[in-house]
Amino acid sequence: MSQSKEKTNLYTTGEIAKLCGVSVRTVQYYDDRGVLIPCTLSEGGRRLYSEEDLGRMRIICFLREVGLPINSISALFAEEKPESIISLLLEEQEKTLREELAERQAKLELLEDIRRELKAMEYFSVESIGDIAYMMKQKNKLTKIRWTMVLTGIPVTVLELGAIALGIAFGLWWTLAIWAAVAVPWGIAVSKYYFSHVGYICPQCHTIFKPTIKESFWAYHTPRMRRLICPTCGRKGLCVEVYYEPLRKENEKHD
Amino acid sequence: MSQSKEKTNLYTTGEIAKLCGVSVRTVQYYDDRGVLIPCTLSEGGRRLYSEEDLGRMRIICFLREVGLPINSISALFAEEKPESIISLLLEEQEKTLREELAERQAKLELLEDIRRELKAMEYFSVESIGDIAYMMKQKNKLTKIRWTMVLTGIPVTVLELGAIALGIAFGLWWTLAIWAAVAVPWGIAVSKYYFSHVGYICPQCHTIFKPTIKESFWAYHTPRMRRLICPTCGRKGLCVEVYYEPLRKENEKHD
DNA sequence: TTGCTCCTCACGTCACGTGAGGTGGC
DNA sequence: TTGCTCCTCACGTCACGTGAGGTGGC
Repeated sequence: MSQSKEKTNLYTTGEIAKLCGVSVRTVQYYDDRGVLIPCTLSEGGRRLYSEEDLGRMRIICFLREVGLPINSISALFAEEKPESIISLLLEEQEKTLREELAERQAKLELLEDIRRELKAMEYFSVESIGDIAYMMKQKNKLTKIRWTMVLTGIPVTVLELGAIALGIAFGLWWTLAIWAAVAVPWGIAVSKYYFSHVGYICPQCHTIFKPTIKESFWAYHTPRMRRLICPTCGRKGLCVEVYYEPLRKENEKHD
Repeated sequence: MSQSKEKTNLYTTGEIAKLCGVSVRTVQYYDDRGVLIPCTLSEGGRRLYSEEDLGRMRIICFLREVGLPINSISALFAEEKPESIISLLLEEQEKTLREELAERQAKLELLEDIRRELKAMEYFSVESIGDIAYMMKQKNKLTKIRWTMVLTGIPVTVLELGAIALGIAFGLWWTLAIWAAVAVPWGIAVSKYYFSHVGYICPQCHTIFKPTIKESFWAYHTPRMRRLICPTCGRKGLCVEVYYEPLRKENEKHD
């Protein structure tokens, strides 16, 4: 954009740089890349820019501020009808920026999860990061298994409530016996299923192990952890529960 | 993280890569950078990784996922007490990510402003980008000037309302004469001030010009534009109003 | 003549991707 | 023996920053 009062004087590299808030090197680089070639050179080979060049530089700097790559800017100026593609370029750039935003956002959330987990640990080492990584990755699977348990539990609970209701209302307490006949095998089956799909991470030696069902069943636990003895290092203490697939054949490759 | 059932077998580069979801080249690169050096080499010079190496690789990959640079990861492992600096590293990384987010956000907003302005233009060229850039940069200054006008107008308006009130209540209509005696010079002063601080961008030749006050004052206008004749190219039409400093001496440098 | 500006190489950045040309291992 | 994997260079990426060593221009 020229200022109407200005004469058609020439600018040096440094002047252009200062006027546009960039380094001299940047101005030189734009010449190398061919986006902004000075209209003249001095006798000594110094770059001289016209008013028009300054306007173009201002446009380039503005487009660079929104993150448009130099190639795109060059392409824009190279076009006979720049107006036709400018909207497309800007639209693409907007998409790119949104993707980059989403990416950082995801990283940030992951980072916050890690920091939260680390804070929650009574003691941790670098290997704990590996444990956390494993936990995060298998989190969905674990949640799924827990939901499966809850859902299969619903009919059993309904049966129980029905039996109690019949007992209270009509004294038909034998219905509770039916409930028990269903509930006990269900409980055993569900426990087997559950414990065959989970493992525990030892916070000391960082191995994942599968205790026996008996051991698991009676151990003190919270929703996320269980007090167990690690078979590898012998440590007894709270271990985080994670999804861990049923044992496979020895020679089978894990993906 | 090792799996307790696994024997201490060795992994090849490709296996490590597959298990961690990265390329072979990445595994090799981590060796070059010294973050993950294979525990042994085969007779033929191929990299062989232990179970422990795999665990370390998993940690590295997880930390890379949150964007930690390899230098930081190296530093982390090099520390005798990694736990002491891990929280700091993660905190720093969180800051970095937040900064990057803010940066993209700013670019995105700028981009949306450009696209909105371009859409609003009845016809545009590449140079219109320069006009928009100028508008955006001077937007704050223009807003400030407009507010200044509004604020100095308040006492005048109060005076007017007071005069009218006195006129209605007590028939003291001469107070309106006092108001007029203040309001007219105020209007002239304010107009002068205002028009000396704004300019208009010609959408055809992209120069900024300052019309005479008389010309400006009576021209058709909207809150953002005014119908004027460009002194450079002679075009008559709506021109966007922008902040434009009062004329300075010819030899004075503009920053 | 003295500062200051500007010039041209040319390397460095960051985490790999992508060949090229050659070999190990089942 | 044949595929397949893996090896080591080594260049390319992106927009400059940062010297080095030399010169133009007031």
